[in-house]
Amino acid sequence: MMSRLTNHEVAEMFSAIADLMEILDEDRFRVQAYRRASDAIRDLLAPLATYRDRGELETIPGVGKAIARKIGELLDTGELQYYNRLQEKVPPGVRELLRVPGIGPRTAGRLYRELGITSLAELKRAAEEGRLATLKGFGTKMIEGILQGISIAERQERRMPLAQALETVQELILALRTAAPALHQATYAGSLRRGRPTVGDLDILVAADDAPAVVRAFTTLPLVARVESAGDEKASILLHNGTQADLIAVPPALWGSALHHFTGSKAHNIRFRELALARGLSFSEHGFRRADGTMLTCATEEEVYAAIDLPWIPPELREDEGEFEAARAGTLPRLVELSDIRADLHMHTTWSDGCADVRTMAEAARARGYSHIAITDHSAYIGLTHGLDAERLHAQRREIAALNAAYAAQGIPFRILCGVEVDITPEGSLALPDDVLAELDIVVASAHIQLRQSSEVATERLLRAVRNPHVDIIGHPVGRMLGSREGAPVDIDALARAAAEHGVLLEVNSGPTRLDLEGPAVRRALELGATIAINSDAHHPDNLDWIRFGVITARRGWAGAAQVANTWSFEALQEWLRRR
DNA sequence: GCCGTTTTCGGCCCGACTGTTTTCAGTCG
Repeated sequence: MMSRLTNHEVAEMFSAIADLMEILDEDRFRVQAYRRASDAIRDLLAPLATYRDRGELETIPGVGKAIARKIGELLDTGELQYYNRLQEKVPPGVRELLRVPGIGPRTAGRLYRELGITSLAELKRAAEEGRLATLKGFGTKMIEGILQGISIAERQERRMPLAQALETVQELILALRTAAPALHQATYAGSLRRGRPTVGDLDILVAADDAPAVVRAFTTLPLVARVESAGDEKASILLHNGTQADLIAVPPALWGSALHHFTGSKAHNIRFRELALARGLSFSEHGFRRADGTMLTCATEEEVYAAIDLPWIPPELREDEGEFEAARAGTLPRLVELSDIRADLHMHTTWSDGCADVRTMAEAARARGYSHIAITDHSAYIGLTHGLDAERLHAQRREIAALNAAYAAQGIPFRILCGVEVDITPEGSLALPDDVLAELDIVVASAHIQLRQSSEVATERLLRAVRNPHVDIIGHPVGRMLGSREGAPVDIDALARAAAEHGVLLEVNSGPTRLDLEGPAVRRALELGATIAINSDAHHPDNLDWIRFGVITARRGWAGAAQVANTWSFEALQEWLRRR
């Protein structure tokens, strides 16, 4: 039987294998190998079947002969004998125990072997009935910790969107600055600094002369619900909403090495330390230890990279996905920055489902220093509120023309493009006729309904839109909603090639729950010659600030300013649109 | 199990914090 396993499901299975092997106390390097392969597979853009068909499975980093063979077995049969045998030795529920903070593979293995525990519920009962105390090494504190950990695991903590994490962490840092004024520096690190679409916990780094005092101030903030752990330089706490936040306090002289260490990613750090070791330097958050035992400390990240003769690498690129090679070759891109953005090409007004009128949105954009915007209200289409038909589009166009005339009369260099966000039907046609689209300055085409299509159908749907000569931008191409909806399984390579050929821009939608396209897809699209547009999709003037999240996402895709249409002048954009 | 700017064999990143220990293993990031 041919299986329809997704990359994510295969990655999950290898991750489970690693967990089960670890519970069985098998060789930790073999465990690590399965983890690495799992991570690599999870980040792939193309389906594993494509790699297999091209005989390229072993080009995936971390995948060698043995794992390639297992992937093949999974794709062919939907099953993996090796995994089945592991499951016979360890019931799947035992793996659930790993979700409890403080319980790792060794402990989970003992709980199963010595008490026969195979689920969170059984673990809870055993703790309450006092059976855990019969195990050697299980004191009262340990059991108390496990009981608290179970309730955390049961609450099924969710990853937080980037936008919410940034807001929370800034609040925390402000509170800490107030409570512990003697801070030299304070910032966030971890996956948040790398700009991941969602983050699991918050990492805060501070530089201070009296680290223990800062840690004490942190653990006693009113925002703190519970202290998980606290030492002289580190602490881990839970906020009232269940979010975990970790603090690291270091002397100012160690700021650079500590910031690098706690920014990650894990893969980037491991690779970095290997490169350092090759030069006889052992690297940690405290700096470089030379062979003779002396230390080289770094107050900045630039010094950290310079120690192994590399230029500073932007946090968004730190995934060990080629950034070391690019840094060594001197080909790191100058990434797009928020200050490069001159325009927002996708926003809504009260003409459809927005909160503000055209003038208010325009003024909000002007206040952000933009030179031009596109008003792109929804087209009339089933289920969409107040969509515009040809007649209302004409009326809106007159309003926008009047506004542009008024700006011109006042000598204000600001232009409003008249556009639309037209729906792409499930078959790939557009919800407005071509002659209507032809009259507009700019057309965003987006799919909103029936996103659960096969890869072939979903891709062809977008390709048809790309081939329409009036379409300028494909809006939120895969249509994912973080935490609630997977995106459509669009073939990014095919979309990017077509977009490059037809001069259609691919959107990085900045909505905090979209971030679509996301980083790796942006990178692939740019490699294939496509150009992107970073848009807010604002429905409220304040939403224009979302563009910040889109910029971060584009940076994760290695985007330089020139590859982002929003950084172009009005004239340059006009030229691009004319040439289409 | 993977991998090669010393290696196709012999390595595989580093340290803080905790609990229960009388010196350390397990967990975590």
